[in-house]
Amino acid sequence: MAVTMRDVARYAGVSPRTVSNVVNDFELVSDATRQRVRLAIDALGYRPNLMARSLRRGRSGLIVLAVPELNIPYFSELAGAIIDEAEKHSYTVVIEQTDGHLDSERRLLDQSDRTLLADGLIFSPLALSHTELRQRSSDIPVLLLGEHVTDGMYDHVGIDNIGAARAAVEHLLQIGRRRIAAIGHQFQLSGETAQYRTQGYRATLEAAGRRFDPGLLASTPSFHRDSGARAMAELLDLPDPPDAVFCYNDLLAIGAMRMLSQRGLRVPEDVAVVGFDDIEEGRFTTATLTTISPNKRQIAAEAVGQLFRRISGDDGPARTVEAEFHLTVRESTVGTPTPEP
Amino acid sequence: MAVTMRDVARYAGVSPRTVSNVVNDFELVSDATRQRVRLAIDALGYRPNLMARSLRRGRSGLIVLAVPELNIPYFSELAGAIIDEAEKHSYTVVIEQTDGHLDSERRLLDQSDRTLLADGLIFSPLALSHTELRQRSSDIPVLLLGEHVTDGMYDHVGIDNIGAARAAVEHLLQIGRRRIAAIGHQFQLSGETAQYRTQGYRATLEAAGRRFDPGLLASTPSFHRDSGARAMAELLDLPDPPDAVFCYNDLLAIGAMRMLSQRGLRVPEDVAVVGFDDIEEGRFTTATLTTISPNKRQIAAEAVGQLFRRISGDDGPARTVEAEFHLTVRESTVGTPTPEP
DNA sequence: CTGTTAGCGCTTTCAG
DNA sequence: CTGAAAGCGCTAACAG
Repeated sequence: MAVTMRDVARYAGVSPRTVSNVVNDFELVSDATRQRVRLAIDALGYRPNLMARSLRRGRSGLIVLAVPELNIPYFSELAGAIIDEAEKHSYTVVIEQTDGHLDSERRLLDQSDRTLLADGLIFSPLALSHTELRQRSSDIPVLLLGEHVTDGMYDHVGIDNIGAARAAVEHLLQIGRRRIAAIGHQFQLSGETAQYRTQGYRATLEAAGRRFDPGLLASTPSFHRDSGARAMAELLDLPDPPDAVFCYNDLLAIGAMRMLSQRGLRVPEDVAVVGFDDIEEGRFTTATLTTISPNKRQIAAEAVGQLFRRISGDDGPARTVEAEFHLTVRESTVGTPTPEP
Repeated sequence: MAVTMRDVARYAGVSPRTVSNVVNDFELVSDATRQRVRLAIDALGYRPNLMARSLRRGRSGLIVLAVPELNIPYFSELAGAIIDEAEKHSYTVVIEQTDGHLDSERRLLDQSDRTLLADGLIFSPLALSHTELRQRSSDIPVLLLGEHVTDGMYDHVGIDNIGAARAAVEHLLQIGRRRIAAIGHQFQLSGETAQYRTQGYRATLEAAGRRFDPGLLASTPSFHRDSGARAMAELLDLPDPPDAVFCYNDLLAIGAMRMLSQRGLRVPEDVAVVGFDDIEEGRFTTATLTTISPNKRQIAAEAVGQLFRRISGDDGPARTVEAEFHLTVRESTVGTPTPEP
């Protein structure tokens, strides 16, 4: 079987206690002893048993990151950043995909198998309603990503969605667009993020003295590319189609641009497009994508940092952090400055 | 503190043994007792301590999936599939990003912190050489994804890269292309996958009676979009530029298409493009992307299945599984059949 | 069908 | 600075 601490202790002629001290870098060991123990460890090829350690310490060193889907680039990029960030705290990340299903999301807070091992949960809920979120309580610290729906029950990291939507729409107004549509509104109660973006969209139009036209607000069943394409098609079929569209994420925008090119329309000349998330993909679309760029590294760092603080025992009131964002202007709104020869 | 099995036992008036039986669905418990224990569990809100269970059982229920980067869509799509597949075996996946760094890859086989907890490792090495891979030996079962470089030392799931490259190039020949370039060759010894694709590319050209022109073989430092764009630019600057290009993954192809459109060239009229991986993104590029489509669900299922077999004690000789693939033909080689109005 | 009991490998209190 | 010993919560012989 595996070589244990006891084996090392015997081999080095010390007690397990001392081996533990060496392994965990406790300073109160004489250099001579430390040397001897190190040698024994190498000689025997000892590796600490993390399960035993976890059991004893009462912590697993694992956190769960629950997102809708890993193949939504925003989430895979964020997950990558969170994994890196967690590593800085010596934490390991387990990813759980909810597919936006209510059941999966419920199970997470119920301490299902997956979360049973974990010391904490970073959760980006999609289907779970406001109220339900508030009713349930998890044994481990939970940090919410996305909208601040929680009245001080959970720690939370998000961005100012209203402000971000405003930045997007103002940009479209600035470049002289007259009929600005939006793609990505959700009907479900749970889609708080979308609600806020719609709110920002509408408010900005009205502040600019434009009439809000409900016909230009396209709801989508998902945040995937195909939904964006379908929604764009519908908008183009209107008697008076838009000359600009603000999409609630980059995937929708990419689907919309695909549909525009299929219909033989040019971006941005015929229709300008703004996305949201700033995924890598948007830098290589045929018209590169103007988009709202949330600071993902900051989101990751704050999320892990906050959660870590809780795991370490902080018991203060729930905190909300708003991460930074900015508008990244690319070809899909302003065209190619100097077309290459 | 947390409520333990002992507490439940006391409450229900049975022994811990019986509680354990109930929790683990061992059939040899009378219905009456089972009922009583269930009630006790609910009443006390008992949750099994997975760390204790793991320690006792000698298994953590965790496997590590090590990939270069999660924001390479091929890997995030594959990771999603592997997570789903692992769940079927009640296994949880921890993702480790190597960034293709040699050190990170070495640490994985050395049983670093991250793999110390795990029962097995699914590993997609990038930098680690053939020989080094063979020298190191991990305590836990390891399954390799990618190229079959291992002479029976590791289980392995891959696809027939030579055959796949042939399918891609033959398609380009079939549609009448004369100067077919390739993007994605790697110089490093470790890039076995690229080597095989180059081999298939070259052999297919020669079998068709074409001369292999080394000038049309573009090496890239990475498999990212920007590398594809740069390589395409160089090919276009040749005195006699290609009229088709086979890219070793979809990201390179997308970068290449971006460069083509920047240079005012049309896909596929001026240059036809074939990719590799069939990531979602390729279905929404301005010319949708013709690509080699490996069966990712199959790869995930085989990888998890094989590894699970090993974890369960199978000690037979190493196996290699070749997953299926097919060529998915889209606009980037054959254009739009019937352009929408 | 159920109870008793030992022990997985580690950390940590308490002595010395 | 180091040793002895208890015990984290669970499972699985073994016994009945």
